[in-house]
Amino acid sequence: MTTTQVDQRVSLAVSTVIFALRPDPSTGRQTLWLPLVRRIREPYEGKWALPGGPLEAHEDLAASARHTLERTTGLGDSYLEQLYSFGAVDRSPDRVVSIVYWALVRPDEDARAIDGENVEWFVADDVPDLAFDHDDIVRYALDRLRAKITYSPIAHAFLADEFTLAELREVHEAVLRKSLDPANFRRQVLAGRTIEPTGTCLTGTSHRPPALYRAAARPEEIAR
Amino acid sequence: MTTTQVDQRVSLAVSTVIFALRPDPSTGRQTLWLPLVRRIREPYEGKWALPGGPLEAHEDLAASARHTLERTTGLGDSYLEQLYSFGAVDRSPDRVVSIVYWALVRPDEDARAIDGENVEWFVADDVPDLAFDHDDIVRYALDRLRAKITYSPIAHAFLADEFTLAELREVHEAVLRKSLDPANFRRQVLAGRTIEPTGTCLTGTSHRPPALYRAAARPEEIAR
DNA sequence: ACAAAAGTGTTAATTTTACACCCATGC
DNA sequence: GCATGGGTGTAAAATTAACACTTTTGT
Repeated sequence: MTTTQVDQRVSLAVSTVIFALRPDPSTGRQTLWLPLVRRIREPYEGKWALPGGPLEAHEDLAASARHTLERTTGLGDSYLEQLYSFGAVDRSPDRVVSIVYWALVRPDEDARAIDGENVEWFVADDVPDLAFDHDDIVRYALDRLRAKITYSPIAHAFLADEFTLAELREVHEAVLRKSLDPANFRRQVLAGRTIEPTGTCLTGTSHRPPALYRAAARPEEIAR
Repeated sequence: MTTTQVDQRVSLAVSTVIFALRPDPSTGRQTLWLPLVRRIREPYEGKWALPGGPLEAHEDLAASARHTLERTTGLGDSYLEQLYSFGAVDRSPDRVVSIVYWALVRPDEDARAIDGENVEWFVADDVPDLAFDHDDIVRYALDRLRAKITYSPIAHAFLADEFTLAELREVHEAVLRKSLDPANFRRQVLAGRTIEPTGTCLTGTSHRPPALYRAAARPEEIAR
């Protein structure tokens, strides 16, 4: 990220698309947001870019993504998954290959988020013109997230340990930007065996208390 | 691949899992094979490893994978797709991050393959103990290929420009290691609109001549 | 004529979708 | 009681799966 290559070396950076669900300012409904960092040096000085940094020799790829998450939002405990690696020769004036992760931030974590230097959050589907090929990366991340949520239990990553089916459905609706039939959603999710009831209900609602669930024991983590 | 790191730099390699379909020596049915390269220096001297090499400053990631394909098999024109990047600190004595591609080789290409130095082909489900974390990588590639063939038209990549539905089905059967109902397979594939008839038939068979198909115009390439 | 694979038809089983309706709580 | 979502039931529609049967070639 800070590299100015003199010789013919390729340098390696890890960037992270940090997704959190927050209300849309216009509709008020939940949508995907992500934090960007304003560049304070060339190239693309003044433009917004994905948070990231060079891979340090002593850290794993996911650890690097986690450090970026911490530096950008102050948060530590979020779901991380490798997305893709971008390495076109002309994607940057110097030669940088970026390995991109996404982080899915839970609301309880998100509430504690503290923006780092030059950090600002944007609605994910409405980001400004970004530095490098980061527009492509954000688009790709959104496509992949929307595809993956339909066949994988990643939606849990946007929720606290215990949650109601309505909350889980709201995550799906926010990511997919369409409403889902509550009755059918319930049956499909339960048939998938990815969640299990805690045995308790959420009280204090102005209606029938919904049952609480947690992620099932063996999530059987399958990368896309 | 040849790197001996003095300082704390991370080096970057691109490896390629080259898949081709060839007859299983015991059953005679088509299965997945891949070429491995015997290491001629430490670490893991004498062990088999995936073909690959350091990323050169002037080449894109896919171009590097293509060079490896050429160096290993003499072949040029095959479907390439990025699989995953492996970067655990302890995966190698020096610090190497490997971006792994797969190449799917068509039979007409495979027939022209010429093995490079220290190259030998193995049945993909029965490879020997490999160097580094390459066992994990091969397992991961097999899992991903078997998952992806069920929802994506990658099977075409194992066939020449024109092919019969039986040939396409044989690719699926070889990859998934189970037989599929010809009638239902036909309907599912045709409903998917991923192939279109050429209008001609294959002659010279000892039975009714099957229609020939080609990949449909817009494959709408969606990376998993 | 016969074998062998191409290709079509048909039906049962399963999954998806749409929507009606009862349940449990706060006010 | 009434409003509000939670949760269940049910039937039509669409998809998948199993398998019988007809077609077209080479021998």
